[in-house]
Amino acid sequence: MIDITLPDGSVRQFVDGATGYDVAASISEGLARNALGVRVNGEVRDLHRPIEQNANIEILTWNDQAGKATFWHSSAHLMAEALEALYPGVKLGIGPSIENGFYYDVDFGEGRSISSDDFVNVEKKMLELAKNKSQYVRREVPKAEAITYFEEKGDPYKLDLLQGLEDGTITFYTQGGFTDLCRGPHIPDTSPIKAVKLMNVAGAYWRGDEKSKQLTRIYGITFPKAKELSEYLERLEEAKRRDHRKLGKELELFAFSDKVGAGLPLWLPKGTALRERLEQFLRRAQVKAGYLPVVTPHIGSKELYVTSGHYEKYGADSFQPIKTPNPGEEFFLKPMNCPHHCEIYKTKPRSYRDLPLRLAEFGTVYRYEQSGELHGLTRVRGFTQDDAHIFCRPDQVKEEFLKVIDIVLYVLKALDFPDFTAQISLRDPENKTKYIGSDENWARAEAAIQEAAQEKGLKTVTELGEAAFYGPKLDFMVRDAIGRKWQLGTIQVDYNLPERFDLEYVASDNSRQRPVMIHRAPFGSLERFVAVLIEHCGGNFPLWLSPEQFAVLPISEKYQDYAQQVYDRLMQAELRGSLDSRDEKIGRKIRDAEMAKVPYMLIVGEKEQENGIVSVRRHGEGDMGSMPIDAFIRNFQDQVNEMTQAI
RNA sequence: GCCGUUUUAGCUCAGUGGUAGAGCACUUCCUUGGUAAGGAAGAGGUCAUGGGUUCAAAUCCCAUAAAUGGCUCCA
Repeated sequence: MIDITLPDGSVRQFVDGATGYDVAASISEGLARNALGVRVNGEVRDLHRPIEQNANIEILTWNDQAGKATFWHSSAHLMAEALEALYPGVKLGIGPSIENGFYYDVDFGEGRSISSDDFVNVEKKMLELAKNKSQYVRREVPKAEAITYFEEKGDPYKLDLLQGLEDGTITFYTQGGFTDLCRGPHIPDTSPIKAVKLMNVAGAYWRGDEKSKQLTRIYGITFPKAKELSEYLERLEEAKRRDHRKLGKELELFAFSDKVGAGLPLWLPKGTALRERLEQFLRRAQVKAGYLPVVTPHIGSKELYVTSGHYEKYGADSFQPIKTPNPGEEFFLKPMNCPHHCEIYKTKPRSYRDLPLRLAEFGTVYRYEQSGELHGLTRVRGFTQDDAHIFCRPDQVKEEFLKVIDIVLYVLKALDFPDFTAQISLRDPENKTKYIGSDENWARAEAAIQEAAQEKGLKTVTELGEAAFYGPKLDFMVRDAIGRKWQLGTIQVDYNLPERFDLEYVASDNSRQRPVMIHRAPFGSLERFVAVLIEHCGGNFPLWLSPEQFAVLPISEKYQDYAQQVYDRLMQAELRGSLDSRDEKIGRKIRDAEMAKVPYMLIVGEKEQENGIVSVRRHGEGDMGSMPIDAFIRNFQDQVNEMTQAI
């Protein structure tokens, strides 16, 4: 008999050789029916593989990430079987599960290919095969036999993979008429695969090596229920609708021009209104938190970057130096603001009493991203960081972290990102030599970050070995309205630059000490943040940020003068908006304003003019009734104040 | 950077080896209206750029540029 420990801690006894299925069946019939695999002492295995000894067991279903991965990996095999049936002689590479679905790398042979038009046939074949309820059968195979099998089959990629495998560890999985070299695990049989969708094809090199042959990678996803597939596709559609590149164009926020250059965004008037509002918002919060705004140039001399160490790092793969008529003189576009700020620190002797010194700048930097890396506003070649550098004493690190966390939390609250986690990146304790800075300072800073995060009650994950060579960091990851994760704000400790720039302060005992530098950017960059914000709110920005907060819509030309008065009054009150004086019917003006996602539409006609009121319509909600202009303004300002109130 | 796909009017997109198309937007006129599209007329394009094939290229071929999906998630 063996003892099986379940996740709730209870222990049950089973006969030797019992399987995960037996365990599931002993719990409930439903669980046995839905089980896809089993985790045995942390290792995911086939449900029907015998368990040899006492173990901790967790039954995996569709609700577990590991269960999904097993399901999708098995689906990749099913797709391979379908491809072999439809394209005889196709050569198979690898076919793993991925975050959403699976892929298989295949070689169709000379002159043959697949396009998305062929997907329907493959999907049909997969569903047909799945209905056979073929079992996924695991078999341990001696290496020699495995080699013979694939030599006969003529599959060079599998043979290549076998090269790297130890005899005795090789397993085959067979379902229906298809056998694959595979470590597993797999679901019991093909029948749960009820819905199939092939997503796209892409080229991929064998083993990711550019010099190897290019294979065709086919991506797909499967589900146990047709409804789940349609929900998944609906989510993809929703993401497409919210795509910041599409909304940015439709709402006239930003644009790109080939003449200006790839990855260099042009901020249009409405996008600029949004961006300046964000800047202003953070600027105010920072002034309250004791930051000192500074401004530095967009370029710096070669010497600056030799000192900072960026010169070595940003070589031939980056923007090239700017030359001057003066031989030998070279300038670089700044890839970050830190070196300039270090030079500001050095403009005069600093006392321990001056610290912390917090220098803030919305600094525009330029980095030459590879052309394939560019993506809308999230990955660009010129962008503006909401940067600041805090120069402080080692004993002040924790307090400064607490204060920065406050700012980040303020930003996340005002912009309605309730769901976020903080990632603490520490040194690799096994390999302390690759980091710069004293052991004592590292220990102190790491403790400071952890304590600060804990005191603020942040939901944290700690990653060892993820710290930069120059210091530990804290990154904020947010989850947006449709469940996607983004990395935004970052706080990093830096021991490197103070060293390189030989920064000092005079301590109370008149000794010279090295300050610690903290880099921090609550938004990350304005470009990236705006992109995430657009997708988060689907273009319906919080009222205080909206580039166009209201539109005055006169019913006809007769009320043009009154409409103008209303508009002027709102502009005086520092609301942003427009007056639609086109010769169109009111229905049309409302439709256009709704499409432009304008939060408030103010309709004015005969009765509004007579009574000095406005009829208010809220975007997406409809008619809110009428009220005096000043009442509307008060109401509006109350809403804005509530949203941007300090926490 | 590498591989695939794409590039036609301001936008979204049809189209074909033989005179360039639609809807929306824009301009003008009619219409003066009450909570998501009133009507008519008009203007607008070297079909991304540069080469080549052809009697003829926006269409076929090559190169370049940009956009886009991949190139990491190990049988």
